[in-house]
Amino acid sequence: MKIATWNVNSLKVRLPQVLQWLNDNPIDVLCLQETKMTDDKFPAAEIIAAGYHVVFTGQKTYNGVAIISRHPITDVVKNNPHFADEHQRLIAGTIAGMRIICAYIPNGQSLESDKYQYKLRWLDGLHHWLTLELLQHEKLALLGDYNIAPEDRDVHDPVAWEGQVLVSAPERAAFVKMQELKLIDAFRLFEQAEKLFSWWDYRQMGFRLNRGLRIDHILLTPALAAVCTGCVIDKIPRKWEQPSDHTPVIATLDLPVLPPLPA
DNA sequence: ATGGCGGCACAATGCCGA
Repeated sequence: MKIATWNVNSLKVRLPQVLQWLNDNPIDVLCLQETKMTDDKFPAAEIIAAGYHVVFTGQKTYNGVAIISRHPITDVVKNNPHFADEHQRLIAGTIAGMRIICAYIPNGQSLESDKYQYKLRWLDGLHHWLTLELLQHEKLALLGDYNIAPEDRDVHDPVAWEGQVLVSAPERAAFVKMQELKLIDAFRLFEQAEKLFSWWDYRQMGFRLNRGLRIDHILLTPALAAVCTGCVIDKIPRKWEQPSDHTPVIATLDLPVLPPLPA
């Protein structure tokens, strides 16, 4: 069982890459962020034709999330029931006995911005909802673009980034607060090389110079962490023509995989 | 100090992302 997250920065542009990547990789569940399209424009038919189930909630220009799955998706929730939000940033579903939550956490823009206050409120609302979801679901995974680099080792140049949005103390505290719910960063369950990131700026050869951040994460409850056998960042799609600025993160879970439903 | 790149829109410049 492999679950993954990828901020695609426009699914309209990146759909061929998503289908190519799913074809190249045995992925059971893929959470997408920044689809940037309303539901009437969502390419559900193409994804279903490729053999997947899909649920989504989107809006024009910004935000938008989706879950693509080889297995049926039930009990779908769009947005946080306990946080009024204009943005489409959250979708959850139950897949193969796991609660899968796909999140596009706000960027925050800068510490002086109203968007930063919104980010912190949004994280508070997420925490509240997570506490309730965790009461009901022993096997839960929160996958997405967190827009938080949890530690200095997740930042290419911690000195240059010190105190900036994505690494500021309040944002990191919100991440720690999720860890205090016993949600475990799958990536850090394993020994990893230095300087592994999931996002690189398009500008100034960010990717080639490996000036990146690790801001896309897969958090697991203890029941899933106990069966997690690996977590990797797949840099390959970042090397493709016209890439997203993010690249996928994949966690492998030693769980029985249901056979796919007949088409 | 600014913009760099890329995607998008009541587009032809301005916004947002991270």
